[in-house]
Amino acid sequence: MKAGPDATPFVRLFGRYLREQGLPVTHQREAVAEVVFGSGEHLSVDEIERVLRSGGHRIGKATIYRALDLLVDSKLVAELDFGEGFKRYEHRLSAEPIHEHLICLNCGTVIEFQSAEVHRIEASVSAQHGFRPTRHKLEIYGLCRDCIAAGVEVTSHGLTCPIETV
Amino acid sequence: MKAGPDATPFVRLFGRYLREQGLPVTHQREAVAEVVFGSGEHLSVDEIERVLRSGGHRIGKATIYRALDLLVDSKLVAELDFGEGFKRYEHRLSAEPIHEHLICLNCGTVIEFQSAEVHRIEASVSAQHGFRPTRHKLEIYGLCRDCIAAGVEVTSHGLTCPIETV
DNA sequence: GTCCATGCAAACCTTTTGCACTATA
DNA sequence: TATAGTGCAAAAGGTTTGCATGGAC
Repeated sequence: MKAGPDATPFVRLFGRYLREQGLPVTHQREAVAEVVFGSGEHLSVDEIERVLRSGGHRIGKATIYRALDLLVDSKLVAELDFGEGFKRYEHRLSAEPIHEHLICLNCGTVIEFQSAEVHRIEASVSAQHGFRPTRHKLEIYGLCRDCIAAGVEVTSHGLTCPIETV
Repeated sequence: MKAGPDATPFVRLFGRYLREQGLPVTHQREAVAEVVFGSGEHLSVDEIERVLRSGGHRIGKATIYRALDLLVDSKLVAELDFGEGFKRYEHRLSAEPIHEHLICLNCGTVIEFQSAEVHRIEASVSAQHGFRPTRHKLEIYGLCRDCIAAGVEVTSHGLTCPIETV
């Protein structure tokens, strides 16, 4: 696990959110928050559980899921889905609050980037359709630099000749 | 189920793909392909099963999943994930082969759109990171025109005051 | 006749829920 | 002390797999 920013101020912020909602601030909730805020990664529930266990905590998965729901409600944490069959979570308190992802189909590495253009597209397309946008997700799938250098190829087995449309 | 384009030519195309791969062309595979090609919707496995049953077919879910794997391998069908907890499938043989989605958080309606800009972003960002892109996904979440007109609001319960970062 | 597909059920995996017990406030 | 949270295990929901049977070629 990579060293992250000091998580304590963010954990306090989460505590404040809980109090605002009239909910108890428990050790388990603080521990889950600390792991998520203390990591720069996109963490899965399994990874969060592993970090907690290695830190001496013994917190049930159900409690982790319930704490994550609250963190997402508080808007301090974002839920991500890269199509792996499970969700990942990341804190939203970094300098770049909204970002897009390049995802390597071979090694799973995720590279983050920002794009003002995407926001422009969001605004103009939404206007065209009478849509009121709240958030978006842009993911580009392919091969990362390292996998290209290692000679990895994305295997393709599609039809061998061009598609005749009707 | 909305009336779609004549699916037969596409089913034949799929049959050709199967023969190219040395795989049997079975009635079940053709039936699944016909449902997917015959619909303009993004179909879930349950919906596909329902259409098959109402058409007199009795095909097991496992077979549907296996047929869909082949359709995706053939590149004739795309797998979609709108974060609903299950996958959806759509044919890739329409006039607009690549498209993005506006997704209503209230009613689930999906509006499709195209954007040449997204392709430019894909190319330029990939170049910046030494990444070789194969595909992308842009999804904009929010409220559709009808839900706005119906007075629906996206409920937000985040922190009530601005986030103090450290 | 040889493979491979099918159907069914069981297994799997992530996530949710029920309930007795415990901690917060 | 009242209310809500926790842990465990069971349930749920979508998807995958094992295996005996049946169909494609």
